[in-house]
Amino acid sequence: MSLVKKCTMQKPPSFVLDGQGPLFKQIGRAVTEQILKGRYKQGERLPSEAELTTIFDTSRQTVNKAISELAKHGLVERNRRAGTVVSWQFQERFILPLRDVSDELEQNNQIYEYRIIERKVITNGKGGITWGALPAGANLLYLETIHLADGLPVQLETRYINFDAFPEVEHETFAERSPSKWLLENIPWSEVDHTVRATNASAELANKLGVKVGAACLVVDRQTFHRGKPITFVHLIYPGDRFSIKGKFSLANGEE
Amino acid sequence: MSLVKKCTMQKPPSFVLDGQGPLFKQIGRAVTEQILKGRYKQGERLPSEAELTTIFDTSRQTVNKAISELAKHGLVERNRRAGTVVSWQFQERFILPLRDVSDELEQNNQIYEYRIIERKVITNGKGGITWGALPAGANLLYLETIHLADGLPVQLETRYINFDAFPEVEHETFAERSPSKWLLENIPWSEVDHTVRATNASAELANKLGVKVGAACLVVDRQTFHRGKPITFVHLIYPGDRFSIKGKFSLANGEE
DNA sequence: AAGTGGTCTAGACCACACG
DNA sequence: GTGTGGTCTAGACCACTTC
Repeated sequence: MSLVKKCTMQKPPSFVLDGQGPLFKQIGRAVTEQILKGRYKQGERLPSEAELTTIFDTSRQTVNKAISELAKHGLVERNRRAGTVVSWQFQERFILPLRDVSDELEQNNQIYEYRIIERKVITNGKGGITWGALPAGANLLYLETIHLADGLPVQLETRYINFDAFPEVEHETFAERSPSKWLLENIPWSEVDHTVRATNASAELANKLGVKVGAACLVVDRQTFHRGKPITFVHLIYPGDRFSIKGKFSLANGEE
Repeated sequence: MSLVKKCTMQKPPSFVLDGQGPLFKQIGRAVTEQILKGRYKQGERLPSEAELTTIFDTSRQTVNKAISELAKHGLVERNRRAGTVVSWQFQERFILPLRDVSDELEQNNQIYEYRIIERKVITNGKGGITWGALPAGANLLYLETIHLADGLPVQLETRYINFDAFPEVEHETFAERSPSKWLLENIPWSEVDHTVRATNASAELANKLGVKVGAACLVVDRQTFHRGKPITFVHLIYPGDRFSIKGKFSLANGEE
Protein backbone atom coordinates (compact mmCIF):
# COMPACT_ATOMS: atom_id res chain seq x y z
CA MET A 1 0.00 0.00 0.00
CA SER A 2 1.41 3.30 -1.01
CA LEU A 3 1.04 6.10 1.45
CA VAL A 4 -0.22 8.68 -0.95
CA LYS A 5 -2.27 8.19 -4.04
CA LYS A 6 0.28 9.54 -6.47
CA CYS A 7 0.56 12.79 -4.51
CA THR A 8 -1.31 14.93 -6.99
CA MET A 9 1.08 17.81 -6.48
CA GLN A 10 -1.36 20.31 -5.05
CA LYS A 11 -1.95 22.84 -7.76
CA PRO A 12 -1.19 26.46 -6.98
CA PRO A 13 -4.35 28.17 -5.72
CA SER A 14 -4.02 30.98 -8.24
CA PHE A 15 -7.52 32.30 -7.71
CA VAL A 16 -7.41 36.04 -7.94
CA LEU A 17 -10.04 38.37 -6.53
CA ASP A 18 -10.28 41.69 -8.27
CA GLY A 19 -11.92 43.58 -5.44
CA GLN A 20 -14.72 44.75 -7.70
CA GLY A 21 -18.24 44.44 -6.38
CA PRO A 22 -19.75 41.75 -4.18
CA LEU A 23 -17.55 38.94 -2.96
CA PHE A 24 -19.66 36.18 -4.47
CA LYS A 25 -19.31 37.75 -7.92
CA GLN A 26 -15.58 38.16 -7.47
CA ILE A 27 -15.36 34.49 -6.61
CA GLY A 28 -17.51 33.59 -9.60
CA ARG A 29 -15.24 35.59 -11.88
CA ALA A 30 -12.09 34.17 -10.32
CA VAL A 31 -13.27 30.61 -10.87
CA THR A 32 -14.58 31.36 -14.37
CA GLU A 33 -11.23 32.91 -15.13
CA GLN A 34 -9.35 29.76 -14.17
CA ILE A 35 -11.69 27.62 -16.24
CA LEU A 36 -11.30 29.84 -19.28
CA LYS A 37 -7.55 29.82 -18.81
CA GLY A 38 -7.66 26.06 -19.03
CA ARG A 39 -6.47 25.66 -15.46
CA TYR A 40 -9.54 23.47 -15.01
CA LYS A 41 -10.38 21.53 -18.11
CA GLN A 42 -13.63 20.05 -19.26
CA GLY A 43 -14.79 17.27 -16.98
CA GLU A 44 -12.25 18.24 -14.38
CA ARG A 45 -13.36 18.64 -10.82
CA LEU A 46 -13.28 21.94 -9.01
CA PRO A 47 -12.39 22.26 -5.33
CA SER A 48 -15.36 21.47 -3.11
CA GLU A 49 -17.34 24.22 -1.47
CA ALA A 50 -15.60 23.45 1.78
CA GLU A 51 -12.20 23.90 0.16
CA LEU A 52 -13.22 27.07 -1.61
CA THR A 53 -14.50 28.36 1.70
CA THR A 54 -11.00 28.17 3.12
CA ILE A 55 -9.32 29.29 -0.11
CA PHE A 56 -11.34 32.49 -0.21
CA ASP A 57 -11.64 32.72 3.56
CA THR A 58 -15.37 33.24 3.49
CA SER A 59 -18.59 31.46 4.39
CA ARG A 60 -20.01 28.52 2.54
CA GLN A 61 -23.13 30.46 1.55
CA THR A 62 -21.06 32.92 -0.37
CA VAL A 63 -19.12 30.22 -2.18
CA ASN A 64 -22.34 28.38 -2.90
CA LYS A 65 -23.95 31.47 -4.37
CA ALA A 66 -20.95 32.04 -6.62
CA ILE A 67 -20.67 28.50 -7.93
CA SER A 68 -24.42 27.89 -8.22
CA GLU A 69 -24.54 30.88 -10.50
CA LEU A 70 -21.89 29.36 -12.75
CA ALA A 71 -23.94 26.18 -12.77
CA LYS A 72 -27.04 28.11 -13.83
CA HIS A 73 -25.11 29.51 -16.75
CA GLY A 74 -24.02 26.02 -17.64
CA LEU A 75 -20.31 26.55 -17.11
CA VAL A 76 -20.08 23.79 -14.50
CA GLU A 77 -22.21 20.89 -13.38
CA ARG A 78 -22.82 20.10 -9.77
CA ASN A 79 -23.53 16.71 -8.28
CA ARG A 80 -23.86 15.59 -4.73
CA ARG A 81 -20.98 13.49 -3.63
CA ALA A 82 -19.36 13.70 -7.06
CA GLY A 83 -18.61 17.38 -6.65
CA THR A 84 -18.50 20.19 -9.18
CA VAL A 85 -17.01 19.56 -12.61
CA VAL A 86 -16.46 21.76 -15.64
CA SER A 87 -19.14 21.18 -18.27
CA TRP A 88 -18.23 19.32 -21.40
CA GLN A 89 -20.27 21.51 -23.61
CA PHE A 90 -21.94 24.69 -22.83
CA GLN A 91 -22.79 25.71 -26.32
CA GLU A 92 -26.36 24.59 -25.84
CA ARG A 93 -27.28 27.71 -24.04
CA PHE A 94 -26.63 30.45 -26.55
CA ILE A 95 -29.50 32.73 -25.93
CA LEU A 96 -31.44 35.23 -27.97
CA PRO A 97 -33.74 37.81 -26.48
CA LEU A 98 -36.96 38.62 -28.29
CA ARG A 99 -38.38 42.06 -27.73
CA ASP A 100 -41.47 43.99 -28.68
CA VAL A 101 -41.04 45.92 -31.94
CA SER A 102 -41.95 49.27 -30.45
CA ASP A 103 -39.32 48.93 -27.75
CA GLU A 104 -36.77 47.82 -30.28
CA LEU A 105 -37.46 50.83 -32.47
CA GLU A 106 -37.57 53.30 -29.60
CA GLN A 107 -34.08 52.26 -28.69
CA ASN A 108 -32.93 53.04 -32.21
CA ASN A 109 -34.65 56.42 -32.07
CA GLN A 110 -36.93 55.47 -34.90
CA ILE A 111 -40.49 56.72 -35.10
CA TYR A 112 -42.95 53.99 -34.31
CA GLU A 113 -46.54 53.78 -35.54
CA TYR A 114 -49.04 51.02 -36.02
CA ARG A 115 -52.33 50.64 -37.81
CA ILE A 116 -55.07 48.06 -37.36
CA ILE A 117 -55.81 46.77 -40.83
CA GLU A 118 -58.55 44.34 -40.02
CA ARG A 119 -60.59 43.24 -37.05
CA LYS A 120 -63.27 40.58 -36.86
CA VAL A 121 -64.59 37.73 -34.82
CA ILE A 122 -64.10 34.37 -36.49
CA THR A 123 -64.73 30.74 -35.73
CA ASN A 124 -61.80 28.44 -35.08
CA GLY A 125 -61.50 25.80 -37.78
CA LYS A 126 -63.45 27.73 -40.39
CA GLY A 127 -62.12 29.72 -43.31
CA GLY A 128 -58.95 27.67 -43.33
CA ILE A 129 -57.86 29.02 -39.96
CA THR A 130 -57.23 26.64 -37.11
CA TRP A 131 -55.49 27.34 -33.85
CA GLY A 132 -54.65 23.92 -32.55
CA ALA A 133 -54.63 24.97 -28.93
CA LEU A 134 -58.37 25.68 -29.01
CA PRO A 135 -61.22 23.40 -30.09
CA ALA A 136 -62.88 23.94 -33.44
CA GLY A 137 -65.89 26.19 -33.14
CA ALA A 138 -64.34 28.47 -30.52
CA ASN A 139 -64.66 32.19 -31.15
CA LEU A 140 -61.51 34.07 -32.01
CA LEU A 141 -60.89 37.78 -32.29
CA TYR A 142 -58.84 38.23 -35.41
CA LEU A 143 -56.61 41.29 -35.66
CA GLU A 144 -54.27 42.28 -38.42
CA THR A 145 -51.88 45.07 -37.57
CA ILE A 146 -49.05 46.69 -39.43
CA HIS A 147 -46.15 48.24 -37.54
CA LEU A 148 -44.07 50.99 -39.07
CA ALA A 149 -40.62 52.36 -38.39
CA ASP A 150 -40.07 55.84 -39.78
CA GLY A 151 -43.06 55.21 -42.01
CA LEU A 152 -41.72 51.95 -43.42
CA PRO A 153 -43.40 48.63 -42.59
CA VAL A 154 -41.26 46.47 -40.32
CA GLN A 155 -43.75 44.03 -38.95
CA LEU A 156 -47.03 42.53 -40.03
CA GLU A 157 -48.89 41.09 -37.10
CA THR A 158 -51.65 38.51 -37.49
CA ARG A 159 -53.24 37.78 -34.16
CA TYR A 160 -55.91 35.49 -32.79
CA ILE A 161 -57.25 36.09 -29.31
CA ASN A 162 -59.21 33.54 -27.31
CA PHE A 163 -62.44 35.52 -27.42
CA ASP A 164 -64.53 33.22 -25.26
CA ALA A 165 -62.03 33.44 -22.43
CA PHE A 166 -61.54 37.21 -22.68
CA PRO A 167 -64.82 38.75 -23.87
CA GLU A 168 -63.63 42.13 -22.57
CA VAL A 169 -61.53 42.56 -25.71
CA GLU A 170 -64.77 43.20 -27.58
CA HIS A 171 -64.88 46.78 -26.32
CA GLU A 172 -61.19 47.48 -26.75
CA THR A 173 -60.34 49.51 -29.83
CA PHE A 174 -56.55 49.21 -29.49
CA ALA A 175 -56.36 52.84 -30.51
CA GLU A 176 -54.15 53.84 -27.61
CA ARG A 177 -52.12 50.71 -27.27
CA SER A 178 -51.16 48.07 -29.78
CA PRO A 179 -52.81 44.69 -29.23
CA SER A 180 -49.51 43.33 -28.02
CA LYS A 181 -49.09 46.03 -25.37
CA TRP A 182 -52.72 45.94 -24.37
CA LEU A 183 -52.65 42.21 -23.79
CA LEU A 184 -49.45 42.40 -21.80
CA GLU A 185 -50.91 45.05 -19.57
CA ASN A 186 -54.34 43.55 -19.12
CA ILE A 187 -54.12 39.81 -19.41
CA PRO A 188 -51.83 37.85 -17.16
CA TRP A 189 -49.83 35.12 -18.79
CA SER A 190 -47.52 32.46 -17.52
CA GLU A 191 -46.22 30.50 -20.49
CA VAL A 192 -44.89 31.49 -23.90
CA ASP A 193 -43.94 29.36 -26.84
CA HIS A 194 -41.87 30.65 -29.75
CA THR A 195 -40.85 29.55 -33.17
CA VAL A 196 -38.59 31.49 -35.51
CA ARG A 197 -38.18 30.63 -39.16
CA ALA A 198 -37.79 32.13 -42.62
CA THR A 199 -40.34 32.31 -45.40
CA ASN A 200 -40.82 33.81 -48.83
CA ALA A 201 -43.23 36.73 -49.16
CA SER A 202 -46.46 35.92 -50.94
CA ALA A 203 -47.92 38.53 -53.28
CA GLU A 204 -50.29 39.75 -50.59
CA LEU A 205 -47.64 39.86 -47.94
CA ALA A 206 -45.20 41.60 -50.25
CA ASN A 207 -47.78 44.24 -50.92
CA LYS A 208 -48.49 44.84 -47.27
CA LEU A 209 -44.86 44.94 -46.22
CA GLY A 210 -43.71 46.88 -49.24
CA VAL A 211 -41.18 44.29 -50.39
CA LYS A 212 -40.77 42.26 -53.55
CA VAL A 213 -42.73 39.09 -54.05
CA GLY A 214 -40.62 36.19 -52.82
CA ALA A 215 -38.46 38.34 -50.55
CA ALA A 216 -37.17 36.45 -47.54
CA CYS A 217 -38.98 37.30 -44.34
CA LEU A 218 -38.36 36.41 -40.74
CA VAL A 219 -41.36 34.80 -39.10
CA VAL A 220 -41.95 34.61 -35.37
CA ASP A 221 -44.87 32.57 -34.09
CA ARG A 222 -45.79 33.10 -30.50
CA GLN A 223 -48.40 31.36 -28.42
CA THR A 224 -49.20 32.66 -24.97
CA PHE A 225 -50.95 30.77 -22.18
CA HIS A 226 -52.07 31.35 -18.66
CA ARG A 227 -52.17 28.24 -16.49
CA GLY A 228 -52.49 26.21 -19.65
CA LYS A 229 -55.38 28.29 -20.95
CA PRO A 230 -54.62 29.68 -24.42
CA ILE A 231 -54.64 33.47 -24.55
CA THR A 232 -53.36 34.48 -27.93
CA PHE A 233 -51.58 33.24 -30.98
CA VAL A 234 -49.60 35.74 -32.95
CA HIS A 235 -47.81 35.46 -36.24
CA LEU A 236 -45.20 38.18 -36.74
CA ILE A 237 -43.61 38.74 -40.12
CA TYR A 238 -40.57 40.95 -40.63
CA PRO A 239 -38.96 41.94 -43.91
CA GLY A 240 -35.69 40.04 -43.85
CA ASP A 241 -33.63 42.97 -44.94
CA ARG A 242 -35.03 45.40 -42.39
CA PHE A 243 -35.01 43.37 -39.24
CA SER A 244 -32.84 41.00 -37.28
CA ILE A 245 -32.73 39.54 -33.80
CA LYS A 246 -29.54 40.28 -31.95
CA GLY A 247 -28.17 38.89 -28.76
CA LYS A 248 -24.97 39.03 -26.75
CA PHE A 249 -23.77 36.74 -24.08
CA SER A 250 -20.80 37.09 -21.84
CA LEU A 251 -19.59 34.55 -19.35
CA ALA A 252 -17.69 37.09 -17.31
CA ASN A 253 -20.57 39.33 -16.35
CA GLY A 254 -23.29 36.81 -16.11
CA GLU A 255 -26.08 36.94 -18.58
CA GLU A 256 -26.76 39.03 -21.63
CA MET B 1 -54.41 64.00 12.50
CA SER B 2 -56.21 60.90 11.56
CA LEU B 3 -55.31 57.83 13.47
CA VAL B 4 -54.85 55.58 10.53
CA LYS B 5 -53.76 56.48 7.06
CA LYS B 6 -56.97 55.49 5.34
CA CYS B 7 -56.74 52.05 6.88
CA THR B 8 -55.79 50.28 3.68
CA MET B 9 -57.92 47.31 4.62
CA GLN B 10 -55.14 44.82 5.02
CA LYS B 11 -55.46 42.54 2.06
CA PRO B 12 -55.92 38.88 2.81
CA PRO B 13 -52.52 37.17 2.90
CA SER B 14 -53.65 34.48 0.50
CA PHE B 15 -50.18 33.21 -0.26
CA VAL B 16 -50.38 29.48 -0.62
CA LEU B 17 -47.46 27.11 -0.31
CA ASP B 18 -47.85 23.90 -2.22
CA GLY B 19 -45.38 21.89 -0.20
CA GLN B 20 -43.51 20.85 -3.33
CA GLY B 21 -39.73 21.12 -3.26
CA PRO B 22 -37.54 23.73 -1.55
CA LEU B 23 -39.20 26.44 0.49
CA PHE B 24 -37.70 29.30 -1.51
CA LYS B 25 -39.19 27.91 -4.70
CA GLN B 26 -42.56 27.45 -3.06
CA ILE B 27 -42.45 31.06 -1.97
CA GLY B 28 -41.43 32.14 -5.45
CA ARG B 29 -44.34 30.25 -6.94
CA ALA B 30 -46.79 31.54 -4.34
CA VAL B 31 -45.84 35.14 -5.06
CA THR B 32 -45.79 34.60 -8.83
CA GLU B 33 -49.21 33.05 -8.50
CA GLN B 34 -50.63 36.13 -6.80
CA ILE B 35 -49.12 38.41 -9.41
CA LEU B 36 -50.53 36.35 -12.24
CA LYS B 37 -53.91 36.31 -10.53
CA GLY B 38 -53.85 40.06 -10.59
CA ARG B 39 -53.73 40.25 -6.82
CA TYR B 40 -50.67 42.45 -7.32
CA LYS B 41 -50.88 44.56 -10.42
CA GLN B 42 -48.18 46.12 -12.51
CA GLY B 43 -46.34 48.80 -10.60
CA GLU B 44 -47.85 47.67 -7.36
CA ARG B 45 -45.63 47.10 -4.40
CA LEU B 46 -45.11 43.69 -2.85
CA PRO B 47 -44.71 43.15 0.89
CA SER B 48 -41.16 43.86 2.01
CA GLU B 49 -38.76 41.05 2.75
CA ALA B 50 -39.31 41.62 6.44
CA GLU B 51 -43.06 41.23 6.03
CA LEU B 52 -42.71 38.17 3.85
CA THR B 53 -40.41 36.71 6.46
CA THR B 54 -43.22 36.79 9.00
CA ILE B 55 -45.89 35.82 6.46
CA PHE B 56 -44.05 32.67 5.51
CA ASP B 57 -42.51 32.23 8.94
CA THR B 58 -39.01 31.76 7.58
CA SER B 59 -35.66 33.52 7.45
CA ARG B 60 -34.94 36.59 5.39
CA GLN B 61 -32.37 34.73 3.31
CA THR B 62 -34.98 32.34 2.06
CA VAL B 63 -37.37 35.12 1.15
CA ASN B 64 -34.58 37.02 -0.51
CA LYS B 65 -33.59 34.03 -2.60
CA ALA B 66 -37.18 33.56 -3.73
CA ILE B 67 -37.85 37.17 -4.68
CA SER B 68 -34.42 37.83 -6.18
CA GLU B 69 -35.10 34.97 -8.52
CA LEU B 70 -38.33 36.57 -9.66
CA ALA B 71 -36.38 39.78 -10.20
CA LYS B 72 -33.83 37.93 -12.35
CA HIS B 73 -36.63 36.66 -14.50
CA GLY B 74 -37.95 40.19 -14.80
CA LEU B 75 -41.27 39.61 -13.08
CA VAL B 76 -40.57 42.20 -10.41
CA GLU B 77 -38.14 45.05 -9.90
CA ARG B 78 -36.37 45.66 -6.67
CA ASN B 79 -35.15 48.95 -5.30
CA ARG B 80 -33.71 49.90 -1.99
CA ARG B 81 -36.08 51.85 0.13
CA ALA B 82 -38.70 51.84 -2.61
CA GLY B 83 -39.28 48.14 -2.20
CA THR B 84 -40.25 45.48 -4.69
CA VAL B 85 -42.79 46.29 -7.37
CA VAL B 86 -44.34 44.25 -10.15
CA SER B 87 -42.67 44.99 -13.50
CA TRP B 88 -44.55 47.03 -16.03
CA GLN B 89 -43.31 44.98 -18.89
CA PHE B 90 -41.65 41.73 -18.79
CA GLN B 91 -42.04 40.87 -22.40
CA GLU B 92 -38.51 42.02 -23.06
CA ARG B 93 -37.09 38.81 -21.89
CA PHE B 94 -38.64 36.26 -24.19
CA ILE B 95 -35.77 33.98 -24.75
CA LEU B 96 -34.71 31.69 -27.54
CA PRO B 97 -32.09 29.02 -27.11
CA LEU B 98 -29.68 28.43 -29.97
CA ARG B 99 -28.24 24.97 -30.17
CA ASP B 100 -25.67 23.16 -32.23
CA VAL B 101 -27.20 21.48 -35.29
CA SER B 102 -25.90 18.05 -34.43
CA ASP B 103 -27.46 18.18 -30.97
CA GLU B 104 -30.71 19.41 -32.41
CA LEU B 105 -30.83 16.59 -34.91
CA GLU B 106 -29.80 13.93 -32.44
CA GLN B 107 -32.75 14.84 -30.32
CA ASN B 108 -35.04 14.29 -33.30
CA ASN B 109 -33.42 10.94 -33.99
CA GLN B 110 -32.22 12.13 -37.36
CA ILE B 111 -28.98 10.94 -38.84
CA TYR B 112 -26.34 13.63 -38.72
CA GLU B 113 -23.38 14.00 -41.08
CA TYR B 114 -21.15 16.81 -42.18
CA ARG B 115 -18.65 17.36 -44.94
CA ILE B 116 -15.91 19.94 -45.25
CA ILE B 117 -16.37 21.52 -48.67
CA GLU B 118 -13.49 23.91 -48.68
CA ARG B 119 -10.55 24.82 -46.51
CA LYS B 120 -7.94 27.49 -47.05
CA VAL B 121 -5.97 30.23 -45.39
CA ILE B 122 -6.97 33.68 -46.55
CA THR B 123 -6.09 37.26 -45.79
CA ASN B 124 -8.59 39.48 -44.03
CA GLY B 125 -9.76 42.31 -46.27
CA LYS B 126 -8.84 40.56 -49.52
CA GLY B 127 -11.12 38.79 -51.93
CA GLY B 128 -14.07 40.79 -50.71
CA ILE B 129 -13.96 39.19 -47.30
CA THR B 130 -13.55 41.34 -44.25
CA TRP B 131 -14.09 40.39 -40.68
CA GLY B 132 -14.40 43.70 -38.91
CA ALA B 133 -13.21 42.40 -35.58
CA LEU B 134 -9.73 41.75 -36.97
CA PRO B 135 -7.38 44.13 -38.81
CA ALA B 136 -6.95 43.87 -42.55
CA GLY B 137 -4.05 41.62 -43.44
CA ALA B 138 -4.64 39.16 -40.62
CA ASN B 139 -4.61 35.50 -41.58
CA LEU B 140 -7.88 33.62 -41.44
CA LEU B 141 -8.58 29.95 -41.76
CA TYR B 142 -11.59 29.68 -44.01
CA LEU B 143 -13.81 26.63 -43.71
CA GLU B 144 -16.95 25.78 -45.56
CA THR B 145 -18.94 22.91 -44.18
CA ILE B 146 -22.26 21.37 -45.07
CA HIS B 147 -24.35 19.65 -42.42
CA LEU B 148 -26.86 16.99 -43.35
CA ALA B 149 -29.89 15.52 -41.64
CA ASP B 150 -30.93 12.14 -43.02
CA GLY B 151 -28.86 12.98 -46.08
CA LEU B 152 -30.56 16.32 -46.69
CA PRO B 153 -28.65 19.59 -46.26
CA VAL B 154 -29.88 21.56 -43.24
CA GLN B 155 -27.03 23.93 -42.62
CA LEU B 156 -24.31 25.55 -44.65
CA GLU B 157 -21.54 26.80 -42.43
CA THR B 158 -19.05 29.44 -43.55
CA ARG B 159 -16.44 29.97 -40.90
CA TYR B 160 -13.42 32.18 -40.35
CA ILE B 161 -10.99 31.36 -37.60
CA ASN B 162 -8.44 33.80 -36.22
CA PHE B 163 -5.46 31.88 -37.56
CA ASP B 164 -2.73 34.05 -36.09
CA ALA B 165 -4.13 33.59 -32.59
CA PHE B 166 -4.70 29.85 -32.93
CA PRO B 167 -2.07 28.43 -35.27
CA GLU B 168 -2.77 24.96 -33.89
CA VAL B 169 -5.80 24.71 -36.15
CA GLU B 170 -3.42 24.24 -39.05
CA HIS B 171 -2.93 20.59 -38.16
CA GLU B 172 -6.54 19.87 -37.34
CA THR B 173 -8.41 18.06 -40.09
CA PHE B 174 -11.84 18.28 -38.45
CA ALA B 175 -12.41 14.73 -39.62
CA GLU B 176 -13.51 13.48 -36.23
CA ARG B 177 -15.28 16.55 -35.00
CA SER B 178 -17.00 19.36 -36.82
CA PRO B 179 -15.22 22.71 -36.63
CA SER B 180 -17.89 23.93 -34.26
CA LYS B 181 -17.43 21.03 -31.84
CA TRP B 182 -13.68 21.13 -32.12
CA LEU B 183 -13.50 24.80 -31.29
CA LEU B 184 -15.84 24.42 -28.35
CA GLU B 185 -13.74 21.64 -26.94
CA ASN B 186 -10.33 23.14 -27.58
CA ILE B 187 -10.60 26.91 -27.52
CA PRO B 188 -11.95 28.69 -24.48
CA TRP B 189 -14.37 31.50 -25.13
CA SER B 190 -16.06 34.04 -22.98
CA GLU B 191 -18.27 36.17 -25.21
CA VAL B 192 -20.72 35.38 -27.98
CA ASP B 193 -22.59 37.68 -30.28
CA HIS B 194 -25.53 36.57 -32.39
CA THR B 195 -27.64 37.90 -35.19
CA VAL B 196 -30.59 36.10 -36.73
CA ARG B 197 -32.21 37.21 -39.96
CA ALA B 198 -33.77 35.97 -43.18
CA THR B 199 -32.31 36.03 -46.66
CA ASN B 200 -33.04 34.79 -50.17
CA ALA B 201 -30.93 31.94 -51.47
CA SER B 202 -28.46 32.93 -54.19
CA ALA B 203 -27.91 30.54 -57.06
CA GLU B 204 -24.78 29.16 -55.46
CA LEU B 205 -26.39 28.80 -52.06
CA ALA B 206 -29.50 27.21 -53.53
CA ASN B 207 -27.32 24.65 -55.23
CA LYS B 208 -25.41 23.81 -52.07
CA LEU B 209 -28.48 23.57 -49.87
CA GLY B 210 -30.61 21.84 -52.45
CA VAL B 211 -33.33 24.47 -52.49
CA LYS B 212 -34.76 26.72 -55.18
CA VAL B 213 -33.05 29.96 -56.07
CA GLY B 214 -34.60 32.73 -53.99
CA ALA B 215 -35.90 30.39 -51.31
CA ALA B 216 -36.08 32.01 -47.89
CA CYS B 217 -33.29 30.96 -45.58
CA LEU B 218 -32.64 31.57 -41.92
CA VAL B 219 -29.23 33.10 -41.28
CA VAL B 220 -27.42 33.03 -37.97
CA ASP B 221 -24.21 35.02 -37.63
CA ARG B 222 -22.13 34.25 -34.60
CA GLN B 223 -18.95 35.88 -33.41
CA THR B 224 -17.04 34.35 -30.55
CA PHE B 225 -14.42 36.08 -28.41
CA HIS B 226 -12.16 35.27 -25.54
CA ARG B 227 -11.31 38.21 -23.32
CA GLY B 228 -12.07 40.48 -26.22
CA LYS B 229 -9.82 38.53 -28.60
CA PRO B 230 -11.71 37.37 -31.68
CA ILE B 231 -11.79 33.61 -32.07
CA THR B 232 -14.13 32.80 -34.89
CA PHE B 233 -16.86 34.23 -37.04
CA VAL B 234 -19.41 31.84 -38.40
CA HIS B 235 -22.21 32.34 -40.84
CA LEU B 236 -24.86 29.62 -40.64
CA ILE B 237 -27.52 29.27 -43.29
CA TYR B 238 -30.57 27.07 -42.89
CA PRO B 239 -33.21 26.30 -45.50
CA GLY B 240 -36.26 28.15 -44.18
CA ASP B 241 -38.61 25.26 -44.71
CA ARG B 242 -36.45 22.68 -42.99
CA PHE B 243 -35.39 24.47 -39.88
CA SER B 244 -36.72 26.68 -37.13
CA ILE B 245 -35.61 27.88 -33.75
CA LYS B 246 -37.98 26.97 -30.98
CA GLY B 247 -38.17 28.11 -27.40
CA LYS B 248 -40.50 27.80 -24.47
CA PHE B 249 -40.68 29.92 -21.41
CA SER B 250 -42.71 29.39 -18.30
CA LEU B 251 -42.94 31.75 -15.39
CA ALA B 252 -44.09 29.09 -13.00
CA ASN B 253 -41.06 26.83 -13.20
CA GLY B 254 -38.39 29.39 -13.68
CA GLU B 255 -36.55 29.53 -16.93
CA GLU B 256 -36.92 27.72 -20.19
C1' DA C 1 -33.93 59.60 9.64
C1' DA C 2 -35.64 55.41 8.44
C1' DG C 3 -36.90 51.59 5.65
C1' DT C 4 -35.53 48.89 1.95
C1' DG C 5 -32.89 45.37 -0.39
C1' DG C 6 -27.73 43.54 -0.91
C1' DT C 7 -24.61 41.01 1.14
C1' DC C 8 -22.25 38.31 4.49
C1' DT C 9 -21.41 34.96 8.60
C1' DA C 10 -21.19 30.67 11.24
C1' DG C 11 -23.58 27.44 12.14
C1' DA C 12 -26.97 23.39 11.05
C1' DC C 13 -29.55 19.35 9.02
C1' DC C 14 -30.55 16.77 5.08
C1' DA C 15 -30.64 13.98 0.56
C1' DC C 16 -28.01 11.89 -2.44
C1' DA C 17 -24.50 9.07 -4.57
C1' DC C 18 -20.31 6.89 -4.38
C1' DG C 19 -17.29 3.52 -2.31
C1' DG D 1 -20.35 5.15 5.85
C1' DT D 2 -18.87 9.50 4.13
C1' DG D 3 -18.28 13.55 1.38
C1' DT D 4 -20.79 16.34 -1.54
C1' DG D 5 -23.98 20.00 -2.66
C1' DG D 6 -28.97 21.84 -1.32
C1' DT D 7 -31.17 24.24 1.81
C1' DC D 8 -32.23 26.77 5.89
C1' DT D 9 -31.59 29.88 10.24
C1' DA D 10 -30.86 34.00 13.06
C1' DG D 11 -28.31 37.23 13.21
C1' DA D 12 -25.46 41.30 11.31
C1' DC D 13 -23.68 45.46 8.75
C1' DC D 14 -24.08 48.32 4.84
C1' DA D 15 -25.64 51.30 0.72
C1' DC D 16 -29.00 53.42 -1.28
C1' DT D 17 -33.10 56.13 -1.66
C1' DT D 18 -36.96 58.17 -0.37
C1' DC D 19 -39.29 60.44 3.32
